[in-house]
Amino acid sequence: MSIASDMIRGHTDTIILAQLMHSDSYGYQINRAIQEKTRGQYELKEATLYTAFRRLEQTGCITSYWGDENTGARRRYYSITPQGMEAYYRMVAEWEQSKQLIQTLIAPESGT
Amino acid sequence: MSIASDMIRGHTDTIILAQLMHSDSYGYQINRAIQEKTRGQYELKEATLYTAFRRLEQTGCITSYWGDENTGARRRYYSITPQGMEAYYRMVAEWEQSKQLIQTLIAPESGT
DNA sequence: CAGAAATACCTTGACAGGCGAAGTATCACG
DNA sequence: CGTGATACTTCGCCTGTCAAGGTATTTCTG
Repeated sequence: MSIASDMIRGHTDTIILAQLMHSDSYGYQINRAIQEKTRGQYELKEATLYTAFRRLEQTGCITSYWGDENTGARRRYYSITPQGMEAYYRMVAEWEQSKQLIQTLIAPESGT
Repeated sequence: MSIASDMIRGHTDTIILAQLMHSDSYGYQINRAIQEKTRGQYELKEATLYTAFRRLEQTGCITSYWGDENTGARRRYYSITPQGMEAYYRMVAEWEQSKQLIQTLIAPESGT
């Protein structure tokens, strides 16, 4: 992976919720979508992904159900809740704010 | 603090290096500069700050020396090294890249 | 002068999130 | 039957943050 994970840390949940805003999905698919969107520059590690699912479910942001595929491996689908949507919007707003903050703080001193 | 630290995590070192690009400085002053720059929206916790100094010194990004104040509390000044400058430029570039990435990933699905 | 507050630094221990590694199970292909 | 892709899960380590506590000096205030 080309991007340090500490850069992404704290955005994992938001990234997952963003995917689920689109439609219900399952772990593997979400991860592939992320890889495609970033053209291979980023992927969630499986352990990270499933840890996040559990965290999000515990906080009521998503719910899950087993897919009824009668072929292939079983899939656990996730669905975003209204509460999850609210959290998503809040997190995006926080991102916008912290983006500005970081920008301010790491930019080279313009004066002098 | 209004901004979640996980959002800033991974940028602490860059923020400190950015301050030192300007001029040598010491812990307390750096932290006050950060608070001023962000108008109180963000501050580094002392433990975090001094942990970062040690990390940066160990990796050769900064060097330190005791100030020769003959009044007031002693100050340990930090100076950025050429290696630190290199690291700084690299980290800023990484930030630009990860900023784009995160933006792509957390933005609401535009299609559909 | 005593006490508080500001300046300035340092350490310890706990916690949370990311992730390497390993495991389970199914299906397709040759 | 072995390999690889799909798909999920758990365990334990590592790293960065930070609450809490400590030290020492100076200045301000009554």
